[in-house]
Amino acid sequence: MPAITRPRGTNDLLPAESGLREWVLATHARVAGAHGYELIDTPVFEATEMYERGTGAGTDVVEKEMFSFTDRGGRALTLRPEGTPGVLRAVLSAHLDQARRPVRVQFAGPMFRYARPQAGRYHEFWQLDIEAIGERSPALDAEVIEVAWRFYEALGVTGLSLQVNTLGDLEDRLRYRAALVEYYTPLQDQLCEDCRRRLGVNPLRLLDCKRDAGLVAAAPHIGPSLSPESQSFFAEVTTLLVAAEIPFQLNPRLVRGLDYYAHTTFELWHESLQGAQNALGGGGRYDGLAEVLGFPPTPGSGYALGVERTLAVCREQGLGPAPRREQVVVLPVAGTDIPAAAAVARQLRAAGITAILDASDRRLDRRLAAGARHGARAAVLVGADEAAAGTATWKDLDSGRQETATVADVAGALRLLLTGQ
RNA sequence: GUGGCCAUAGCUCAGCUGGUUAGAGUGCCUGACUGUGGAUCAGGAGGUCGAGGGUUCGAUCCCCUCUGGCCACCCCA
Repeated sequence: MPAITRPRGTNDLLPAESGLREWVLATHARVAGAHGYELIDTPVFEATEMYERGTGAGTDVVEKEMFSFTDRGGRALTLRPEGTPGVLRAVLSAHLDQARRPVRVQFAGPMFRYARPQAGRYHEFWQLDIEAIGERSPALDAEVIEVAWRFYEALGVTGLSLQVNTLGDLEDRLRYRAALVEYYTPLQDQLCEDCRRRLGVNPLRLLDCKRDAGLVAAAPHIGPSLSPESQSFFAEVTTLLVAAEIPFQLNPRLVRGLDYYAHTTFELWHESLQGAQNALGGGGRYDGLAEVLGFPPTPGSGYALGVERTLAVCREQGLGPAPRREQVVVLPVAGTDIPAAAAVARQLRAAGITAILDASDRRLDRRLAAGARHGARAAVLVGADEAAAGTATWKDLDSGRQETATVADVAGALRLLLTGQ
């Protein structure tokens, strides 16, 4: 009978890796928390319609990448491909924005997209997300970008490139769209097949095309299409970034793949991520999204960062939590010493020490070696002598020093050794 | 969704134009060593050669299908 296999495009988080991810998640929660972003959690599946209307029916995500299903009651549901619409729905339906503006929330969780898996691209992947909802201000956009920047700074990641652009408001975008159509229409027969199709559907996407790079280079920029208000809004954002000493590149070709972005958009690129998967994350302002979802018009700004890609960069740069060897292995000398050794382990745990009881019937020297190899900082031996005297023998596996004392004294000595207090 | 490369012990890999019993290093287990580790020596376990089918006297090797990974598109996290 063939063994069950892991579904395509998914990953198991094994113990060897879980510490690194925990560290990344905790660092993000701390940095975002320091900026006032509070934890929120929303369902992993939502109404399919929310993404069709919010994310946009014409986007690749909605068109061909969603894990959609109907439940037994006939409801059309989708495993969330992105977090923003769900969070906005949760915040607005709970009227959080009535009590306080902006509402600052953060979360981490799995997302699902059915795209062909590749390194850094999976069917199930995790995102770190913050959203600032209820206020339309360039300062908030700059803040969102800064949180992402400070997060990677806190991890110690280097080699980041921050790409920033503005898409203006809805009217600006319509003007820009018209300008692009005007530019591209006479060149239609020079375009690649995809771009010719997209010209009618979503002309902004043509700016993404790598095949038609030559034509893209000469395409009109959005600048002239922006209203004076949009221009000054964006100027304010960049001024604040400069003041915060966050280096960025203005990238007029930066077009995000989701429909709802307006005004500020940004992506974080990393040089070491291979090929097309070079974006660690991105985000921007989504002032029109609430209305599309059927809520009162409410501005918002936020980002999503890829956890797996962040982990890849951390691995490559040798970043991670400070190695901690805070466990102790408790070794009964003989099988008959197991109850006494278990009691000692129990007392150590009560004193706050991580104690692993090795009750296997291997030879003592093998067990001692195995304990050291697997990261124990100290070993505690309990044999007939110790059991009779109510003591234990503890050994510092780095220095080799060892002594026998009462279990309470051993616990104290180990705590000092492990935590320095 | 399109095209290409790949899949052999827990891990990293070798395996000749298709030939008998599929190897190495490392890890794991045991002994040398009745209560003291990272070394050494000796031994042992561990493989449906990703799965299924085909060609052949004979397939890890050739062909087909499937599954999974990777790469390039596409797109993004």
